[in-house]
This record gives sequence, C-alpha cells and structure tokens, in this order.
Amino acid sequence: MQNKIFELRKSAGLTQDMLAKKCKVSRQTINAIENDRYDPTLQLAFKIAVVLNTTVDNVFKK
Amino acid sequence: MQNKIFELRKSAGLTQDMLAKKCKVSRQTINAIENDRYDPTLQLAFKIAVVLNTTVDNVFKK
DNA sequence: TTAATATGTCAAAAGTTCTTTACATTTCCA
DNA sequence: TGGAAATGTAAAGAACTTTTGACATATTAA
Repeated sequence: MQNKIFELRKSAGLTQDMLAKKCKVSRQTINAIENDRYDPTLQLAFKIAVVLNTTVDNVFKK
Repeated sequence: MQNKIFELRKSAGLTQDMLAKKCKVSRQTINAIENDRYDPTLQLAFKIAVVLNTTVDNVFKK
C-alpha cells in the first residue's frame, strides 16, 4: 500500500533507524514498509503515524 | 485495539454479514475484529473505514 | 411458540507480518 | 579518496490474520 513515510520521515529529520527505534521495531521493518514490500500491522501503522505526528489515513493514502 | 465498528455498523444499518460481504471478508473476520479478538490488516482497516464512510483513525481509536 | 435471522466461537490450514543475522550498495562529508 | 553512516535485500522462523466449515446461542418477527 502506497505511503508517505519517506517524505514525512525526512521532514521529521529521522533516519530509518531512528524511526524504527521510536516505533520499537527493527530498521528492516521500517525499510520494508517504506519501500512497500509489505504493509504494517494496524498497530504499527498507528505507531508510525503518532511518531510522524500525523494520522494513519495521511501516512497511508489509498 | 479498541474500535467503533459496532456503533458505526448499526448506524449504517448493516449486519456483520452485510459488512463482511462489502469488505469481501468472512463474517467471522468482522465478528472477531468487532469483538477485539484481533486487529485487521491495514488493508482491511481501510476497507472497513471506506464502507462505514469514515476514516481509519476514526474507526480504530487509540 | 416457531422459524428465520443474527451473532458468538472453535479448530485447522493457509497466508502475511515481523524479527534476527548477515552482507552489499549508496550517500555523504572530512 | 577514504571511512562512516544510511539504505537495500535475503533467508529462516516466530507470531498473527483470515478462511472455511461447523455448531451454539440470541434476537426478532410472524
């Protein structure tokens, strides 16, 4: 599912590793999601949205 | 994860089975999610939100 | 009350997410 | 240019979601 993690993450001045740590998942997980290799669980989607200071609907646009 | 599926579904005049069909999943899946036995995939969360005419963030509140 | 509809739940199987470890490539800046 | 930091990717396994089929209970309407 298409997402805006890259741009939102950059805007927040975070590396994949920093975002991963804030979400308490591995760097590879963030990388895979950012590059659309698979979708996160709903829980992780919410965590990412919170850390990036926005909504799930905004991060993952249909 | 807590959610408002029951009330939104009722407001929309839908049974679990009707909502399931609109989302193209089984009735048991909707039942399990509504009763918080497990969280849907992100894809299904979006589908549910669309069918219930609202956002993922509104359906699944943290 | 009876019949039909709606909901709750179980178990097994299939499919997906996420982790860890490991290594390759790219970017960037001193 | 060289070295460090950041990113991309792979494989195996643990954990979770969803399906199907089945049966029980609850609710509603005739």
